[in-house]
Amino acid sequence: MDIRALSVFLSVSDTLNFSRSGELLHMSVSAVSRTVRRIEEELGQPLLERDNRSVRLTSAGREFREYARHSLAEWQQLRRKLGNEDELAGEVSLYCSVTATYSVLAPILEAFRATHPAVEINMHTGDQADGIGRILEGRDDVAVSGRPSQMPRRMEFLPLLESPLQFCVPAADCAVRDMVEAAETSSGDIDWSGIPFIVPERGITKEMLDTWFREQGIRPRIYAQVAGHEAIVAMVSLGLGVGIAPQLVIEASGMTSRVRQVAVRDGLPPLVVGLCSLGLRLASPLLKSFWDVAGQTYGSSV
Amino acid sequence: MDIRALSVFLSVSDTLNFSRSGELLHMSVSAVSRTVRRIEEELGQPLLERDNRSVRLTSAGREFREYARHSLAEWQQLRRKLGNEDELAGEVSLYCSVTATYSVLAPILEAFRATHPAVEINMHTGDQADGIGRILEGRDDVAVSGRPSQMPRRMEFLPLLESPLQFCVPAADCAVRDMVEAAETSSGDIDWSGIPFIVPERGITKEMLDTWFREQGIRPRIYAQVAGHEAIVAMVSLGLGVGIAPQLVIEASGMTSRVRQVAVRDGLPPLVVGLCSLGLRLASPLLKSFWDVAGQTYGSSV
DNA sequence: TTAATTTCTTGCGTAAAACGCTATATTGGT
DNA sequence: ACCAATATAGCGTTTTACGCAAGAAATTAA
Repeated sequence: MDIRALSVFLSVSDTLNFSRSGELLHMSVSAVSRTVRRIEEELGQPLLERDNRSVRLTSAGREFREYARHSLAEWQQLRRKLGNEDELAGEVSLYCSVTATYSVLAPILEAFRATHPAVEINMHTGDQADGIGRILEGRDDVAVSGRPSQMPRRMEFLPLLESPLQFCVPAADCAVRDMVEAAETSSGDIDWSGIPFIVPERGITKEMLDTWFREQGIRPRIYAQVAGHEAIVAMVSLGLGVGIAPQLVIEASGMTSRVRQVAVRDGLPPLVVGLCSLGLRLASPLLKSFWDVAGQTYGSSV
Repeated sequence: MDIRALSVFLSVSDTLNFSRSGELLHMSVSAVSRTVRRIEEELGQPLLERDNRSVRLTSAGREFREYARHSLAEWQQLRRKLGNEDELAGEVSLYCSVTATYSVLAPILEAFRATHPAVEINMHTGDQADGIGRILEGRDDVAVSGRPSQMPRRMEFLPLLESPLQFCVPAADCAVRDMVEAAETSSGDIDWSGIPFIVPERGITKEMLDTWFREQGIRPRIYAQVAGHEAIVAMVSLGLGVGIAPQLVIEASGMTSRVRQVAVRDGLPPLVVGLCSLGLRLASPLLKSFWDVAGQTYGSSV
């Protein structure tokens, strides 16, 4: 049973004249006749009573006419619903840290919504270290992440901005701060060896920090391993240790008065923050569009 | 848009695997792929996001899935309303030899399909000797088989036709034919003792032949034991030995000019060919109906 | 790291389905 | 009695859908 057959039948049920319906439908009379005949065979009973001059609907035919009208109407409604080809609709599933929601994504989302009002954004938040994993698992379409040192082959990365990775120490008078001050050498460097560190549990920034420790020959005294830069900043502000976090996280945390960012000679390279997604997912017009808007929003100058 | 395309799409939306849906729908993977592609072209947008290993529904796809479910439900409701409620649907699983497919089953299937268009036939082919085993194991609903000498108690057998079991020898001039001719006695009998035999490996015809050898006091020189009468006929035609096969297999084999059927005094009784099924399975209205149609088709005069 | 496997797409040739043309039969109007 | 209108069915052609096979890509196994 197909839509065209329904249309043919509806026409015949209106005109009660195969020839007339053939004209209206731009089909031969025999084609109209056979189309209706096929419907009858599929249903197993006649829909029309015919002789060589006239046609009448049977009761089954009247029943079928109602069905055909309704079915066509639903088909047309579906077409209208799906049919705004030039207006992308659908969903984009995003993953990022709470901070990145407003510090990285907000301008992108503002621009995107202006041009794609029909798109629905599904936002999931958590440790930005999990973003790449979620993309690879197909749980989200796009994640905000630091650029990994080794990019999985099927992943695309759109760099948006750089954020310095800052060492931060408690601003308040506390044991940890005293230790940091005591560890400062005359040249301004800090001997970090004995100072309790609060480090990222996983992710790009953990790898960057591990690399830095190795390069500097520092064997840190790790006090805690924590998921999420925001939590690191919070713990440092409480005087529990020192840590690192992207500057944009520190600034967004509302704790800039409670942690002091420390400039370190030969410090960590800046974190390149951007969007990641599966290359294949970007074949989707919707995601491609989102990607493009993000690139345009930040200018892709990184 | 038609009902079958909707069904194909619904299956794919369930399995998210074209290969799996192809299996379930008894279609090739490429046909499934193309059917979905045609729907997408008709709607003007993708319903699935695909890569070479996986498939996901787009939001349009989810929308379409709802439409398809609803549309199919309405079609089925219409069917019920118009009185095909008592029309049996479902599947019948058949087992038979290749030859029996067209020589025994074809008229049954033609008649059955005319009256039961909604029933789906699953046909498995192989050595007819395996039919009864498969029925007893529950792997198939109905098998075409020779009538066994001892019927398992839970089995039913519907005799359809008799086919003479023919001795056949190579028609071409070859060593085996020379042996047969040399073995003919003045009264027309053949001393089979020294002639290489190609015998059925198993099944009713093997039992019938074994019984016959015993009754005739013949100790045959068995050259090969072969699964399937078709293969026996093929080997005889190649001059590898003599054999037996139901006449309908010989005639269907396309090798009637290459094997000679030999009339033998006190030869084998004819093979009663029919359907077998578990008695309990015949409680199913569907199988009962199939059984009845088979009986009517062949007139059950055997 | 390489090979094997799985999955989906597409070209190609074939089969099936749908079509238009034409002939036919029937009925009603003139 | 003749003509026109109507629907059906045979026939040949066109269109559509199919399975097979090859290919590409991703994942898994060795």
